[in-house]
Parts: sequence; structure tokens; C-alpha cells
Amino acid sequence: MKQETRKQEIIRIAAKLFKEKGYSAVTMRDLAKAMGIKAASLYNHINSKQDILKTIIISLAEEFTEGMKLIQTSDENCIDKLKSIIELHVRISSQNIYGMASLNNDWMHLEEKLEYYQKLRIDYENDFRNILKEGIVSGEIVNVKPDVMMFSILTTLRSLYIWIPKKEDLNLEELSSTLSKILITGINK
Amino acid sequence: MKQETRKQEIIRIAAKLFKEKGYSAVTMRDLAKAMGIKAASLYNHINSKQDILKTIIISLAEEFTEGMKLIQTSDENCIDKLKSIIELHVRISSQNIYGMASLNNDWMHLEEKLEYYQKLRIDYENDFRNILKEGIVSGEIVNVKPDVMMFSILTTLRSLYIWIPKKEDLNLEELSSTLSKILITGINK
DNA sequence: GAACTAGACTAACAATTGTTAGTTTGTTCA
DNA sequence: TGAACAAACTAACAATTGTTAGTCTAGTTC
Repeated sequence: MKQETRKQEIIRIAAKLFKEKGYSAVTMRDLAKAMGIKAASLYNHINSKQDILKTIIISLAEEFTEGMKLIQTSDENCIDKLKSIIELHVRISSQNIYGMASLNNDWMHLEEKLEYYQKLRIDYENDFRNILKEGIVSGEIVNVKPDVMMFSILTTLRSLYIWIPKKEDLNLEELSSTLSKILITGINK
Repeated sequence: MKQETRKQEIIRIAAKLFKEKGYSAVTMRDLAKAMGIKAASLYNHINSKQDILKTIIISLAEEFTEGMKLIQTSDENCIDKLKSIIELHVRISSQNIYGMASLNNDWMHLEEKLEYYQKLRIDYENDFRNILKEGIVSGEIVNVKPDVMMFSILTTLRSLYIWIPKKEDLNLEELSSTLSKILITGINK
């Protein structure tokens, strides 16, 4: 088990505060207080507030991109690819509850990395939509608007970070399979 | 068609800015600039920045609560109640694209009205969950965890404001029925 | 024409913001 | 012992924050 550096600790605590109040509402003095030090001391470890946000968001976005590339190039059928995407989101979200909040809510405060982030996001959505479209062609998936299907599934997956911490008895595999059932086969009997 | 007061105009423009950058990142000078006036002039019409947020969020939250009460006390079956909830969200979200962003992302910056908002939210979720539970008992809805079902459907509905503005050719009734199909009967063929 | 009103303005405030410079403290290792 | 380093500190900065006080202007009403 690798020891957490002071920088990593600052970023972890920052993500927690960002989740509670949003990037803009968290001051460097808030963060320092949560670390038990003075604001100026933070700058021995990090370059800027913006840099913290960038680190949190970009590392997560790249993790999703890598996961999607693996799924996309696998030889699973479309339904199984969808299940793999659901597992990907459950895994990353449960491991990064706080960071996921920044990814979802504070990406617009990225500065130099904003364009790069937006490209990753658009590519991810395109890959996702293409899997659905393939499923429609192959007859695995119903022929309704792929945009609406993607929106529905993806917003649910993107919001997992809100909901996971509220469940005491969390079994990740069980959550993935329950979600797969609901998202893929619906709730109607 | 009632004429919009200056106050309502300020609130409308504020909601638009809040959607783009979040409540905390929007300054009164930003808002004034968007209105074409000076920051101090805003205070001829509104009491405080906080008051703007409160107005946006509470009016929307109460609109949802009223809608839910009507659906809850109707004599529809559970699946039809769900469809009515979907229509409720599509209608309110499409009429208040900007305000919905504040409702979803900036509620934690409410001050005196925070508790009241949270009560409305919890009550709404309880009503929603109870409809699902009734559907399970009556055999209309599959017997999987109602919490996960509610989370899945509700997060999709709560995110409509992100997605609706991107669709040029928006037919609200069509969107409601497509969403009903996807959320209720799933995407599997 | 006088009074009133809506709605803008300038100027300023006290507090808070992210950040820098320079210094001190304690620990590690040659 | 002494050099080196990580990590904290104090003090301060220039800019920005929400907001107030007081004033001016143009239109409406009596």
C-alpha cells in the first residue's frame, strides 16, 4: 500500500469540499482549515486552486476514456458492452465519490484544460451512442431514439456519486447487476 | 400575456447565468452587466443575491410538490402515475431550463430556506418511492429494489434540463412517451 | 406645474479572495 | 555536527466581493 503524499492528501480533501459546496464556493482558507494548516502552506504542495481542480477532473475523465476504449474494442455483444459500461461507472464512481462531483458539476471552471475535457466527453458519448446503434442494427436493442436512450442511461450512471454514499449495505456487484436489469429490461412486469 | 416586471427579468437572467457557471461563480457585477446596468441598480429591484436564488429554487420545488400531490391522489394505476410524473418533469423542465440547473446544483447555497427545501425534496422522493412500492404489491412493477428504481428514473428526470436545450426538434409529448417507454419497459428487445 | 415614481447612476465600505515573499521549525542523512 | 529538505508559519498584496447611501433623470398622475 503506497503512502499518500501530502499533495495527494490535499487533493483528496479538496475534492470532498468541492462536492459539498462546489469549486467556486470553497476558498483556499476553507481547504487549509480542513487540512489543519494555514492557507499559504498549501502552496508548498500545489501550484494553484485551478491546478487542484484540473488534477481531479482530468484524471477521472481519462480513466473513463480508457475504460470505454477497452469495452469498445472487446468482442462482446452490445448488451454485454452496456453491462460493462455500467460496471465501469459503478467501479470508478464508488472509488471516487468526491471527485465525481467535480467531474459532473465543476468542469466548466476548468481553464486551459477545458477544451481537452470537452473533447474526451464528446468522444465518450459518441462511443456510447455507437454501441447502442450497433445494438439496434443487430436487433439486440429496441429501435427507439438512441439519443434518448443514451441520455437516460448515462445521466443515471453519472449521478451514481450522489446516491452511492447513502447506501450503507453497498455490494458493488449487486448494484451493477440491479442497475443493468433496470436500465436494460425496464421496471415493467 | 402579462408583462414581465424588472424584478422577474433580473431573476430570469440570473438563472441563466447560474446555469452556466453556478451560483457562487456569478457576481452581482456579472448579473448587472448581463442586464446592461450597474450592480448597485439591481438593488432597486431585489433584496440580495441570496434572495434571487431562493426565489428560483423554492418556486420550482413547490411546483413539483403540487404536481406530485395531484398525481398521488389520482385514481390512476401505478404505471400511469409514473407516466404522469415523467410528463410533470418534462413540462416543468422545458419551461424552466435555467432554473432547473439551480434547483439541481445550487440548493446547498440556500440559507434560511435550506431546511424547507430539503423537506420538500425528501417528501417528494418518499411519494415517488411509495408509488413504486404500490406497483410492486399490485404486480404492475418488477420486484427489484425500489430505491434503485427510483434513483435511476429520478436522476434521469432531474437531468432533463441539461439535455432538452440540445434538441432542436423538440416535441414535448413525443419526448415524454419515448422516455416512458425507455424508463418503464427498458431498451432490450 | 407640482408631486410622485421607477429606475438608473457614482462613490464608497468592509470583508474576503488567491497568491507571494520571506522566515522558522523539525527531521533525515552524510 | 552540519547540510539539506519538507513543511509549516507570519505578513502582506492587489483584486474582487455583496451591499449601502445618496443623487439624478425621465416619465406619469393629480
